[in-house]
Amino acid sequence: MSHQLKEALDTLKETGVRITPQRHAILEYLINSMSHPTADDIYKALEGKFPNMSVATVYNNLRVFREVGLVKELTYGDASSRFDFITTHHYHVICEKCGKIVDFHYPGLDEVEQLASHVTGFKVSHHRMEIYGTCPDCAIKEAH
Amino acid sequence: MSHQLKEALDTLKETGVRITPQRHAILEYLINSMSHPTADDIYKALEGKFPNMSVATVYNNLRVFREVGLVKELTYGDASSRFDFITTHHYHVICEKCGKIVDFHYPGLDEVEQLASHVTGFKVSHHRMEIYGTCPDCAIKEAH
DNA sequence: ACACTAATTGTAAATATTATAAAGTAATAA
DNA sequence: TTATTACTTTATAATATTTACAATTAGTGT
Repeated sequence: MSHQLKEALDTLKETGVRITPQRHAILEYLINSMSHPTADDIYKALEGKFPNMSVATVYNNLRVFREVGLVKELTYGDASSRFDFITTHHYHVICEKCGKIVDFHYPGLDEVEQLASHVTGFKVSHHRMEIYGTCPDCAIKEAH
Repeated sequence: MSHQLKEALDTLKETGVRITPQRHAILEYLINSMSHPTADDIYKALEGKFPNMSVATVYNNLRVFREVGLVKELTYGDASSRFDFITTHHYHVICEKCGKIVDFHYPGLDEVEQLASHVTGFKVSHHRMEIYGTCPDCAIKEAH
């Protein structure tokens, strides 16, 4: 079992969230996949292990994980939400052609948050930033 | 007629997009509303003027406007997409309690885009950033 | 005014997500 | 270990958003 998974399970215990086989599997998949799956991706990936699992279970548990702070929900206009296991502070670079998402480590934009708080009077909790463009693969395809 | 509306109509003409009464009204509403309405908001607001207008028309035209670059689509997890008439470069500060969206002017994060491009090899086209927190009104309500 | 082409309408369908109730199961303590 | 209890899962239905489609209507250039 990975260190990250162990930590995640500890977090669940501390917050009084029951550890069910489904939750265990969803977390494990999120951590190992290294991608940013949709709820349906997760559902399909675990169909083999849990033939009786309901889609609702995936959604329920992703919400639980989000509330506990283990998982971040990424929403885009066109498709369904994607879910990302939170590790270190990073942003995402998204290919507009094929939808690929690449992690991009960058120091948090604290200064922007502070200015926003000052100008608008909001009590700022966090921010979200994504960068959009064309990935190298798609750029090559386009050139042909 | 506002300057912005006139310019927007010119843009449509230049790109060969027909100017229909519905499109005129949707643009006008977007410009005047100073808010960030959902497709349904727009539909409801124009029901009086266009009793026969279809929801599909609103969606179709918002997509057209987005393709032409007049309108930006903002997507969040919980609710439906919101649409914003593009004026100057600004970001949004969003209240997590009541959903209020406030504009926040800030110089573009060009440096981040450049670094992302360098690190990931992407050809970057644009980025998106939002700041989340609690608005002053909701902060007062909470204190009571 | 005419003809051509695109837009609107109304409806249906697709998709994503949430709600609900019944059945099952993990955690806790005796 | 077992009984208890509250939380979870499941299965299904419901809701909501958005798109697709075919027939009708309406802009626009000549």
